[in-house]
Amino acid sequence: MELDQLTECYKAMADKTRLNILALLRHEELCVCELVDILKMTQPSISQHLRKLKQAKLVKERRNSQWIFYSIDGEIYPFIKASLDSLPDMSAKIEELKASGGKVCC
Amino acid sequence: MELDQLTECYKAMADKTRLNILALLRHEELCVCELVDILKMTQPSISQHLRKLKQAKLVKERRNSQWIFYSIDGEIYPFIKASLDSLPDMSAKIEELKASGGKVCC
DNA sequence: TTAGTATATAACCATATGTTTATATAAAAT
DNA sequence: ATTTTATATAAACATATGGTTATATACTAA
Repeated sequence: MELDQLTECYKAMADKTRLNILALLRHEELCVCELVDILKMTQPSISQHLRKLKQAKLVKERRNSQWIFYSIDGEIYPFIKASLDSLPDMSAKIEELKASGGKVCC
Repeated sequence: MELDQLTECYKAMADKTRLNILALLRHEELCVCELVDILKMTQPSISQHLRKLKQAKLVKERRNSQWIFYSIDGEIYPFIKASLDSLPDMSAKIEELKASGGKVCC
């Protein structure tokens, strides 16, 4: 692959918050406010991290009324599956979100 | 894997020069001055990039008299093979080095 | 032991990055 | 229409990062 594209990809992954986001999205698509809830960070911060991931083509978005759901993309990277598989399991965090009623239903 | 270790790994890969170094080392081990030669960058700059890669456990070093040879490590990362396989082929650069007599022989 | 070669480290500086606060946009609900 | 909710963007600031120059260390050769 092109070094510039690869550099952008690894730059996008070179942040703990963004790896957390990818680890979460690996389980299911989530909207911004759900990620804010789980990661306990401000909404603008999460939005800007998502923008970087989107620019690197690691995630894609889908609008559903007032929510925008983000999910894993990364199909342009041959190594993406192996990389994502090494991320820690975050299902507990998602269960917590659901248990606390924080899950957006749609 | 641990998120902190993964973050360090992706930070180490999040730079074009370091990806270049990894792409070169994928072919064969090289010493600092050979990398300086090929990448046309200053020696301290190359050394500092190598330090980052070493700290992230992506490369290892081997001393042979006055030279220090660097080679790919990365065995702690399950995804490393797939990642390295996506790097561009740099064999031409290494051929150039050999043709110009810049290769250290030992 | 001294000079030369290879590499590492340190100090400095300019640019990039991540977070915060404030504001803008877009859709929904009233 | 106006308010509320969800998200994005912008400006400001502190910290991180990468490059350069200067210097230190380690090994070799004379």
